[in-house]
Amino acid sequence: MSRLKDGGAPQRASHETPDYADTAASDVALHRMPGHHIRRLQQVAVRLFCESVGPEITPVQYAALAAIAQRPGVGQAGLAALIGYDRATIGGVIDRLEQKGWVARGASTEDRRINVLAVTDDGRAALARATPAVKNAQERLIAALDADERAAFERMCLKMLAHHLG
Amino acid sequence: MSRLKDGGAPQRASHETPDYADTAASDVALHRMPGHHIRRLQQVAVRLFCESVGPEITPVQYAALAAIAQRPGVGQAGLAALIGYDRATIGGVIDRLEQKGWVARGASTEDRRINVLAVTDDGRAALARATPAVKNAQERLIAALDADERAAFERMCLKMLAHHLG
DNA sequence: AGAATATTGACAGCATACATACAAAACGTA
DNA sequence: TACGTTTTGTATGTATGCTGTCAATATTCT
Repeated sequence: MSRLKDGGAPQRASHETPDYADTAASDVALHRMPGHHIRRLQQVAVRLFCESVGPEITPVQYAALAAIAQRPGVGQAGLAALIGYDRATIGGVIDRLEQKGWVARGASTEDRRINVLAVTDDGRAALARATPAVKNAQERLIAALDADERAAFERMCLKMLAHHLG
Repeated sequence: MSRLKDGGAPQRASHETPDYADTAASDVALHRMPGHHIRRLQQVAVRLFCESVGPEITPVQYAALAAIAQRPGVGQAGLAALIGYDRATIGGVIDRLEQKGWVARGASTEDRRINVLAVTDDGRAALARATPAVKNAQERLIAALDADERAAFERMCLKMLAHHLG
């Protein structure tokens, strides 16, 4: 599920002529691209989650389980919109949650297209069991930032998300 | 490759008793978790990339191509460490770049385990073709932030990454 | 009502990601 | 030099993520 492995050092510092001479490919500096930073942070976040929580539940499964617990009766498409996942992806996630006995699919009496989702007692137990570790992982993720920076980081994330998803 | 689809509105605001009453599952607020924000930003970044660049090349393939162009002769493991990917994943990425004729695998004379990687002329052309669109996507990603915020955001990202990746 | 349209979930297919295990090759040390 | 350890690329299996398509069902418009 994780286990860290990636992280290692760039293993290379010499190379007096760093290829930066030629122009075309040289200014393709990944290290300056915010998208690159975000991707690596996402990797770190997943790794911390798996370290803290263990192999019992994945980040996506946790998000789905928590969302269903808060909005019992939601359908798969509604759930996908709620936590920002793809409708096609959610199907498989729910499959696995159902196999574990944590989520139950039911038929809606109002709309026969909808799979009404609900968390089982076992699911609630798993959620309660995992939540402290999840919070710990979140805490460790931003451990390097002080209180002001944490607030600023969250504010900027929300600002960007509102700009793009709003 | 993308096409935006996710983003949509949460489509639900009523529900007078928001289930927030019970405690166990209620304080599982995804919207307050930095990991959640980062994941959604990563989704946005990928979507913007695909919109700007088109289906010809994926974000991972672009990163790999750019890294090989800057460090010709690197092996797959070195490339993985360079851009923060898994060794097992890189194999498939290189497979697809090789199929497109953008990257060539060669045998190393020094270490017979290593697949020496190099960008072909077609690969260099593809890289040059994609790069302006990639930069545009990066620009759009942080469009909601002013100059100060952009600098602060990059600084905090690097601070967290340095903390976790050493 | 009837037709055009939209939504929901299932499915197929492609491209990441990562753990694990393996064989070949290189490296370190006794 | 022989041997144990590491490293490299590959293969397998699981889990995301997304596109595109499809059938069934709702909704809306005429």
